[in-house]
Amino acid sequence: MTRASWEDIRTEVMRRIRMRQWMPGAVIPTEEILANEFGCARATVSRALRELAGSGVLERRRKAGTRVALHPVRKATLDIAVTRLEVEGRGQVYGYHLIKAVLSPVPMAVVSKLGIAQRAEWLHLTSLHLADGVPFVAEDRWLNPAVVFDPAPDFATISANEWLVTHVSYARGDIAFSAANAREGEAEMLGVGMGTALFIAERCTWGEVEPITWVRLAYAPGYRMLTAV
Amino acid sequence: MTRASWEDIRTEVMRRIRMRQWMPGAVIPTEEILANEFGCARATVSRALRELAGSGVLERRRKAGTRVALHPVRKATLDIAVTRLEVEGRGQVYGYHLIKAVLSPVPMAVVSKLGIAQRAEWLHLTSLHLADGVPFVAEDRWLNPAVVFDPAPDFATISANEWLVTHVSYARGDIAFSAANAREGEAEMLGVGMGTALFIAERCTWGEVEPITWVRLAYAPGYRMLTAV
DNA sequence: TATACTATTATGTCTGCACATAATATCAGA
DNA sequence: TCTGATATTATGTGCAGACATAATAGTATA
Repeated sequence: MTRASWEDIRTEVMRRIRMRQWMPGAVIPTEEILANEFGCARATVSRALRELAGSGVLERRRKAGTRVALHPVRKATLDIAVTRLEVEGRGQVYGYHLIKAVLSPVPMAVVSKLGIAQRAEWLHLTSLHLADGVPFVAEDRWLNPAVVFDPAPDFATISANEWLVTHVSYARGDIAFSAANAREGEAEMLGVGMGTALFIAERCTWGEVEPITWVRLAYAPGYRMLTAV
Repeated sequence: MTRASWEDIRTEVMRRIRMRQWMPGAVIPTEEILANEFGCARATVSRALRELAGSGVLERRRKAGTRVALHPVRKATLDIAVTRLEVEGRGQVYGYHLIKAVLSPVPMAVVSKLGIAQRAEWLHLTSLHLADGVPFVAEDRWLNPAVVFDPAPDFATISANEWLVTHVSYARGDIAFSAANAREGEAEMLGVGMGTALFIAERCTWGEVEPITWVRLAYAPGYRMLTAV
């Protein structure tokens, strides 16, 4: 190596932590000392340590210094993509069917999660995503009709998810993962027996001023969500 | 604001993307132009854009420039903590029971995942984590006996997970989340009916030279894993 | 026409310096 | 001994300049 890059330093710091040269909870040398040792600028060490702090390996505080995380809260990152890309990423052919699209009163469960008016009427979309022709995800979505204007999309040909990411700007959202026994509608759509354990993802999405959508995705049995790296 | 900080710039860039001033797929101005516009150094703009690229909002390539991600692969981060901290983080009292700890041949499913010898004998631990005295997670763990030396821990008093993070250095690991119908043992431990849908986390962990452990965590019904921020 | 070489360009990284900020340590005074 | 002001210190951030690198565009040659 010609000169130490911030990645070299990150690797070396990780090595020392793994080799238990720097034990969990211990304070490691200051940026200045490390910069001196590695023969580089402090900013370079800083970059390396910042990245490691970002992934939960180190904890940093001004004046107090940098220490090896005692309980490495591993920040697992998940790549949440559009369903089509998820299917295609597995080398399978993506398919999509819109089952139902009606305007109807939003159920209480969704009302409370998004904090909207009791008697609001939203677009209720039920659809099925296929991988190689086999049911992959059953989607149950409530969509704020106020956001779906401009040229009104045809949700029979493009999935709501896909249309939303390119046409509506969101400000924040959260995702929850859980498990549930297949309900009647889901079991039928996915072609599985009632009560089969399904992996569930629920997402709430808000725009700058108003809620956009709530969706429940029920994955076909056998689905596994993996951490990236 | 006195002068533009990289966080100011990150916010402003996000605003422009949300306001659709910069559309998905479009190339945004170069760092130099933006630095000029915001009246700061290029490094400052660079930092802001790098962070946004890291969270999947932007895509950057040398020479080609920076563009708004067409399919914002939202990188959801999950905080994977030790079970005790997860329970205590909810303000509940943590409890732990070791059910079984025996040395026995590793089953094929685990052998193939960790890539170890067919007839290896590992420590098989079955335990239950409680929250406020109620079953929270049923743990089924296979542990490489080679890593558990030094002062041999008493897994009846400290959970394997907790002992491992402070005593064994791991190099890499992966996690998979899924759903499964409760098996006989799990149903009994968690006090639920057979077939109840359970949220499952499976983790493989390797050290620098050898595999360390494989664990299957079956969460009690109602468990939801939430994305951080 | 196809291919190899040569700018050109935008991002990626490093340096050395400066000042800001937050947390801690120290010490004077009541 | 407690309290509050002050000094110290490690990280956080910013700047200007330099060179590295990857990808593209353009040019010259076979």
